[in-house]
Amino acid sequence: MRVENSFLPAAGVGERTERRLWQHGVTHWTDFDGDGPGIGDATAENIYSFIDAAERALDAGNTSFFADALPSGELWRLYENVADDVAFFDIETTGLDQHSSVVTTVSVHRGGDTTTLVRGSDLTAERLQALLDAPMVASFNGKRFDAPFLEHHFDLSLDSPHLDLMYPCRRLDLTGGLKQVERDLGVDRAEVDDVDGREAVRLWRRYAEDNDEAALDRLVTYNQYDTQNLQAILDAVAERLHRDVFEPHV
DNA sequence: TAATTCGAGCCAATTAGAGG
DNA sequence: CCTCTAATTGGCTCGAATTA
Repeated sequence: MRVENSFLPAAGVGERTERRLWQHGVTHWTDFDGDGPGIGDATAENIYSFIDAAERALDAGNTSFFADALPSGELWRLYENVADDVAFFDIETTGLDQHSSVVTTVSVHRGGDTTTLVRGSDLTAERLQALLDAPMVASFNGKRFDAPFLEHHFDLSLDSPHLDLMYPCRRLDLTGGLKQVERDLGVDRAEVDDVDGREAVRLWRRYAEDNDEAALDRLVTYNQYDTQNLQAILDAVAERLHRDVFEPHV
């Protein structure tokens, strides 16, 4: 589904009312004609003014409008609208605590290309800002880990709508961390499947302390797989949520 | 028009769960 | 290890829609 199927942001419309609209054939903004089950004059006006503002925001590419208007758990509805320019990102660090650890690599998978910035060479606030200034960014647990970590260490303003895949996954009973979710969804990770977060810390140390270029290559490859798999996960999750939330009612 | 039902929206407290 | 976002639950209020 796309954001144009959503009526939830209109005042007076909650999940129940939206579902009833869908069941009565009003599945898209253009289908709304001013009435419906449980829709009186006041709510109809609210829906019209939402649609008006939403259409302008969509034309202008103002994705923040929808991030603010939708309940945070429903931001996935915006994915199809911007799928070809979502910035999937993942960072590697020397540890979990942002005060005692530093960022080692950052990978961003966007528009089919994967870019990795490496500490000590091209990892700068400017490069990060350019890569992450997207209609939407996506991560796994990045709202609590990656984004605050980056903002603590770099002079950045990350204000693109941020879809943290951990929460939609949990909603679908997909838990146990990124690797487990990949296994459950059948997302392939043939290479570097013996690397995990802790191993990433060791790989960086071998590169930084012993000049082990092969260790860095391995770390970068691992980091890139993570971001590419985020896209595979979001594709699967968006499809499942579409089937659960939208399909049964149209 | 009056009475009644419905549901949105808010608040507070609680908890699960993930990252390197 | 450490930390904190967001989902959840339950209660409550009030505006709005429906019914008589």
